[in-house]
Amino acid sequence: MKRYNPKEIEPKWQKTWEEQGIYRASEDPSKPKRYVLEFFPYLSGAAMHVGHVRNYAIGDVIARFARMQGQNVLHPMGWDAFGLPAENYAIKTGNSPSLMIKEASAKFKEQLAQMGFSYDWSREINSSDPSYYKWTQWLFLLLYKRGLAYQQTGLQWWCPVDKTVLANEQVEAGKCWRCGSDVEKKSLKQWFFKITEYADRLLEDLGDLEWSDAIKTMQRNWIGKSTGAEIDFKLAEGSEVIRVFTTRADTLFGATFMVLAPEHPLVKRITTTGQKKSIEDYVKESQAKSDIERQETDREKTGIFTGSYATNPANNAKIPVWIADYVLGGYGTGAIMAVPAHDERDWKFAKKYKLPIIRVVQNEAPDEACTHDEGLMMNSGIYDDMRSEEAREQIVADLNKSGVADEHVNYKIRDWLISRQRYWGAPIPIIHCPKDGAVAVPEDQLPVIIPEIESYEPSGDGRSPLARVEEFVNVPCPKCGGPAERETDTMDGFACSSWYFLRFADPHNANAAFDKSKAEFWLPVDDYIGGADHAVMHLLYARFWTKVMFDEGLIEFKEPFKTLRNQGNILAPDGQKMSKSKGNVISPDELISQGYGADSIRLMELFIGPWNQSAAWSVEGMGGTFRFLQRVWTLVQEHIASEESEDITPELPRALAKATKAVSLDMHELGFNTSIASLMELVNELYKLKTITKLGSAQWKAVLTTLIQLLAPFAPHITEELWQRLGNTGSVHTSEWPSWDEKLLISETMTIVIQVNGKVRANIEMPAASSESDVTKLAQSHEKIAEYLQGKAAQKVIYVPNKLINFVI
RNA sequence: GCCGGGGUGGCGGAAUGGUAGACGCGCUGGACUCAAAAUCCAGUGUUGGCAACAACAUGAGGGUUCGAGUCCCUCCCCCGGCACCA
Repeated sequence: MKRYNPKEIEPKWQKTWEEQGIYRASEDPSKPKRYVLEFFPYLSGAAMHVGHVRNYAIGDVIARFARMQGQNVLHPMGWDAFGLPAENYAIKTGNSPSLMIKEASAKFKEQLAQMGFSYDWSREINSSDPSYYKWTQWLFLLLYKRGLAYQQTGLQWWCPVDKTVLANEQVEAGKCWRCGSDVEKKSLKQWFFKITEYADRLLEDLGDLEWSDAIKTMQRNWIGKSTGAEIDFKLAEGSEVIRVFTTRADTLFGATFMVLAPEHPLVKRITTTGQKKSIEDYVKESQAKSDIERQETDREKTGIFTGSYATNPANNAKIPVWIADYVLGGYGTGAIMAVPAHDERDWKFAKKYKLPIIRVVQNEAPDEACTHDEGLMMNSGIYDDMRSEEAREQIVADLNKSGVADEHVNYKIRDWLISRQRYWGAPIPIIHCPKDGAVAVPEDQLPVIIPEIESYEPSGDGRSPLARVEEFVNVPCPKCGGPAERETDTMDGFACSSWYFLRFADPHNANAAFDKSKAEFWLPVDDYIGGADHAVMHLLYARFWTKVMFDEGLIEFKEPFKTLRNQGNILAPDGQKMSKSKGNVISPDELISQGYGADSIRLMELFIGPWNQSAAWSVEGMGGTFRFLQRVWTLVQEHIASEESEDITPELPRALAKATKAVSLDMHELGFNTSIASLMELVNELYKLKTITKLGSAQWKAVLTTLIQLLAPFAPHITEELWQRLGNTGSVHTSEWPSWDEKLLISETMTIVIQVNGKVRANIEMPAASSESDVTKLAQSHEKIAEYLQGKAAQKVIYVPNKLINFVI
């Protein structure tokens, strides 16, 4: 009898499945569709480790289970291929980045294939392929046409190492999201997408999504909506006006000073000659500070008086105007009315610089700032004794009559900066004409192909390497035919990943980004599986593009991802993140060459704990899942080698029904670890039963066949092999998920737990049909219970039918 | 500080308010073997006891309940995210 050897069977089945195309999806309306998608991998050149494998294993088990349940499953895979890893490789080697992409995608595909994932490879896409980025460019032009793409000069985040600008979301705590180096600010003209115009919809539609609260909250915080008012404060002298945003207009009477951000445009104009020197020094000082420094929360507040005064529109009080770096230039209007009595930061500032503090909302703690308290108004003229919530609206409405206040909604989210001064990205399809300005490249001239170049090094002037390619840059204006210049910026890689899930529905369409009916058939994605690290960037951008496409009528749905599933990370056995530098990376290749095989790795990925919780990889644990598969293998081999028998036992179908039910129910809840545990339990049970019944029976064959089906989504290779060896036709993976006979689970006896005062003291076996009085009688007479009761009747008896009886004494 | 997720044996983890610790790892013992590996079988929360058994036990402390890992309150710790957002 041959032993279980994954090296022999796994490659064989991988080849067969691909040849027979059993995972290919088609628009068959007779079955319910299910679109299962894992975040498509970003080809950074790093090899796949067991942490990545978990992501794909979760998706694959969902896809395989859905298929066996009779659903029409789309489970595709492709490559997020633009970006700096390939470009840096090109700079180093002088080869085209496409070469690196070719190698990296081939390697990744091989690694995925050896894990036995059920992808429809006929739909493979690559975002750096002209047949793909043609449509990324087309979608750029769609946004441009709809007024959602624009150019603007301003201070942008600049990564000095990557030599390119970054979007807001790509700056994490003052550092570049890719390389981790400190970012700088640079004044540049760049392309933006107007995601702010969709802020409200991006916020509202979050409600209907089956996403974790964690991710929803992150998106809400990022969008950062706050409702309030904008109020104008006139300067005491001159005609200048300082506009502020506030969520607490009710505290207007308590505004005893104003603060401008150091970068506020009014600062120079309103500084009085006496204060000029110290203000200039302060502005310079705060510019020199890195953003990380400015973001330290517990920093002492600093600021300088400008010498000017403004008039509080509520009471005409003359209040000083200061500048301070705790006010941010980029949020609201870059200026605030300071209400020290009701804002902690203003309070600290006022204390330090001895500015007046006036309470305007009655509350109980006069010695500190009461920030979120609502209450009755005080020190507020005609608004006194009004509820603060009411006063808030009334004050704005009253000021609005004289045109100095408006209701206003403010957002933290900024427009999406998509220009990149790099080579390896989709060129922005715009031509700049001295006469006609920015002109869209006509659709029939798409794609704007990335030209082959000699040197991939970015030019020192901050422009893309494409700027050096004259044939690329110098083109006639599509409008007037006169000499014009092509845009040389490329698009942020996140543009490509903002629509790839649609391309999978129709990956080879040469005439459109996708066919509407195909997109409508498959989308939205039913199960979108990936790490939480893309919670803000990718998911926000993709939702934005989807809504734009909806508005254009390209699709009829507003949200791309119905259910988002964030898998827990796999850590190294030492509990740390896996990284090359720490030398603690565990790769699936290594485990496979050690003889474990893909099936036991897949099993381990899911058995290690709940799929959405992180866990440290266990090297010893691998032995356990391998052993389990080996036990299954041995069982089937022994059955095949056994003499035919007519033996029958009720234990076999009962154990099977129990497992089938447990696994089926758990699978619907994505309880993969407990499903596997139930299967192990079943196998343990079968090992006991094989000592008391003959293995060669038809009953055994049926039980083993079902066991193999239950195991198939987790361990596709061994189950396919055993399915065949048991003489079944077709593939186990296209077979129908087993059902169970509930009747077999009804037991003739039941175990009643007997408690005294809630403590378990005994348990008894009774016929399942026993009545409450039967149970009470028998339980009372149990020798241990009688001892507790000491002949007296219990004060109270609680009976949970068929389960438990509790005597309270 | 705020938001989200956690805290259960030596370890990963399991438990519709009803026998806490399923399943796996590890460990211990046994079978097989000349021997080892592999495999199979049994045991394994802690303390006391030869044992039956008893007490203790789900981060800490309170509460609700006949009964709490599970529900409520207060607090501590760990992980992830955001962070002077007016």
